[in-house]
Amino acid sequence: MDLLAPPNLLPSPFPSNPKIIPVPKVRVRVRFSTGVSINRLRTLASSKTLNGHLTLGSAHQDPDADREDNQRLQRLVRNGDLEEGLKLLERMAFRGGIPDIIPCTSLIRGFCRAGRTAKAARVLDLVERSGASPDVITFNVMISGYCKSGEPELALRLLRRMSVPPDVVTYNTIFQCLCERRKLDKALELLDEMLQRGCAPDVFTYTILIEAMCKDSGVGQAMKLLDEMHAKGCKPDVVTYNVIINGICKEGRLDEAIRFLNAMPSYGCNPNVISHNIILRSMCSTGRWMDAEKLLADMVGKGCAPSVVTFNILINFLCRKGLLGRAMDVLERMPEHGCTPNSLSYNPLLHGFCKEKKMDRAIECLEVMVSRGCYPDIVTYNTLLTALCKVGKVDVAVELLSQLGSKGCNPVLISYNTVIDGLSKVGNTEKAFELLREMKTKGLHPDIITYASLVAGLSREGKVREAIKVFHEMQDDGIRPNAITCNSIILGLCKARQTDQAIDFYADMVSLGCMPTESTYTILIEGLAYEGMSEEALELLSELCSRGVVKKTSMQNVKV
DNA sequence: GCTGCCGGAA
Repeated sequence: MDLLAPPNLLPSPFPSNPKIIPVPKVRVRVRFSTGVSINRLRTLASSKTLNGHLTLGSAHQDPDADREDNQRLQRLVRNGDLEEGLKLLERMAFRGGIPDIIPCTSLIRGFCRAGRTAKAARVLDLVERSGASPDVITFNVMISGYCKSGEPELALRLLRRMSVPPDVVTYNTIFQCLCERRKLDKALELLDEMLQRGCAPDVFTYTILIEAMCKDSGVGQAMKLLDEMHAKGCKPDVVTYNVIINGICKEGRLDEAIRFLNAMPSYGCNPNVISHNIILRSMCSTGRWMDAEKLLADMVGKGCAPSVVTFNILINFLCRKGLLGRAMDVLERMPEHGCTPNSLSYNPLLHGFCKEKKMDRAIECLEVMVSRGCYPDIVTYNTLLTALCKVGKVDVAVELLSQLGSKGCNPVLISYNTVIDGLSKVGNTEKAFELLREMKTKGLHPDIITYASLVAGLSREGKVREAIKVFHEMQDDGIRPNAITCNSIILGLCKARQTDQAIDFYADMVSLGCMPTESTYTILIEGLAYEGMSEEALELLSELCSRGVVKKTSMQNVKV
């Protein structure tokens, strides 16, 4: 019995008095090969095999205590009391109890859903050590958790060390994760491995891969996968075909997509509402209104009921075209088709009114949606915030922003960016910085847009030094500057008649790998002219024009 | 216990 020797080297993970000594944070893994756990060893220890050489502290089996603890564990997990569940599991493992795998899997799922994958992994570890046997669902839940929290490498590592064979769901979860991260090549390698291990891909597998193939290599390549799918005896379903229709549309071949849609029944698969919605969206975005309306009629005629999304697609594009009246008509006709408008139905209308600066109509729209029981969401509020700032009611926007939390809708990055930009534009950078601090305390990380607004605001107020300071803070925050931000500073320096420094900054900008834009040059030319260096300005202008960096027309308003 | 595919907004 090689694997059991030498027993005296095995550290006991169980202290002799569990009541006093806490569970050690780091335990030596006592696993010799897959499936040999501490409890297995314990069982062996109590049998003749080991002749009593192995002592595992006070640990011994206690089925009654296990039953009781498992029932408690199940209750805790059901009540969502994850931390208490974990504590109980630790105590159980400690006294050598064997937990039920079902509540443990739920506990893992709970931690994963909360984004606490490290805790979930701790649960899995305890389960494996205790001698309970995690099944494929347990591993799939953990792998899915890793994938959702953006840890595909941990998912792959777990796949490699699973003590039960992975199934098609295991692989599909990882395929999805890899494809989302544009690692199609890795996914295809894994497909080979999957086939070699004798695990048969299913319709999910191929649909995931076909979708990624459409995005990465085009529909042409994806069609080859569809052929392979057929060859493997796996029948595509409506989702598979929808993915392909979407791919064809994205490549701008709408008519071909329509032919594909019409051919679907001959492939033994009827298109569903999503198939139609994909085509409808494509028709709308290419301005084919007549076709879109005809398709809606076709759907209804074919007995394919339109969904809220169908109407929302129409409303969205009507609003973009400024046809708010027609959009309202569509909205009002939704109930006839058994559809209740949601926030995505109202938001484009609200946005349309805001864009036309018809704030009263926008507010009216908001009131209608609320009176019909449709709660405004963060997009609704962001739309209003944008509009308020635009019409100069920044103070009202600030007030609304501060009330969002109490309206059950927490502000997001865009909400803060909108108001910070509004404040910066009216010269109230002080309040803007206050909001910057506030958003940070809420765990929202400012992005390039946040900083661009602040830098531009300071520059405009003539506080170029402060603007440059913020510019550096932004870089310390790990955010790469963009041309817009640099241009604001260059403009600020030029206005302060510090054109030489503006030129230095321009050089820094280039060395930072930030590509100057046409504005960068027009600002510099204007700056030179402003400082009375008309000749240099004209020289630079003609140089840049001959290089094609600056168009003559864009300098017409510049007084040189 | 029950994991993994498609369509809509600022």
